[in-house]
Amino acid sequence: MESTRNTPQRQAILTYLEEHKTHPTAEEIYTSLKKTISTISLGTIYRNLRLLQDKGTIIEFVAGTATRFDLNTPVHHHFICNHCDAIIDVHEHISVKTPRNLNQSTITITHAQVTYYGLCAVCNH
Amino acid sequence: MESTRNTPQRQAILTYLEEHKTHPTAEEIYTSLKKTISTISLGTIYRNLRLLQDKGTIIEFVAGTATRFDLNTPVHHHFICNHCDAIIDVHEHISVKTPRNLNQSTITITHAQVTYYGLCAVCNH
DNA sequence: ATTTGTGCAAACATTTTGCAATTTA
DNA sequence: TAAATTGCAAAATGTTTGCACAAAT
Repeated sequence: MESTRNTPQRQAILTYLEEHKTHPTAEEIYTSLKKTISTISLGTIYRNLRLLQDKGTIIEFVAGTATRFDLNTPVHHHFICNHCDAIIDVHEHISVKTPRNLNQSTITITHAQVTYYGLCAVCNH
Repeated sequence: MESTRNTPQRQAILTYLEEHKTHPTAEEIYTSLKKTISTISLGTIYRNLRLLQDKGTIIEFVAGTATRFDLNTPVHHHFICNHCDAIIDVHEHISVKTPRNLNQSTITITHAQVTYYGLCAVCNH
């Protein structure tokens, strides 16, 4: 792949992620976009999500059992509710020390990602 | 399910996880156990892995594309190689502050899990 | 024109499940 | 002997891919 094009489908996926900070699944994106682009296919969703990932535009992560997608805003963290899998973004900078067993010249750490677990406001009763 | 039993299959899975700290996949466990328990089925592996998870005996996590399992030793962290998906355990205690947007009386944080990303010694050339 | 991207359907990989038979407590 | 568990096979899920056609550069 030499260059990439900006197709309506690809643009729609990006716009969707910009307007929905809910970390949607591929299926959720598909269902929603199908309302306006009725011919869009799930294969196209997956292909574009992968392409956008490879470009670094979006990130993929796993919460509970589902694979979810998010715009790749600079490194951020997540809170995941143990009970309902709700996700809350953490954009605050979290510093984590390098543990002794990774502190070797042969290992390069590019970044660290923190996932907090607990009960969200709704489930915390 | 009222009580749980200790079947040879279930015990073998646990023993396998105790003796192999390699975070195996369900398939890897299956392939290995089949050598000694030739009739064991993949369904049984999955059923037991889920049961052991529900009991809190083991944990499941995703590294790269594969779902992996590990004995639930007290909270620990992982290093995942961006290139080969190798996993290194971090048992050292890592303290992480509570970010402002989660610091509410309505949210309970039970624990935080850090995943380091980078290049392992083998891929770091 | 050439390359990239799409829709569709089939293929795949992984995980779950129904059921009859078996095992454990 | 009653409930839990197994093996097997089929089904369900989630994701990828081949191909012919369409769109963009």
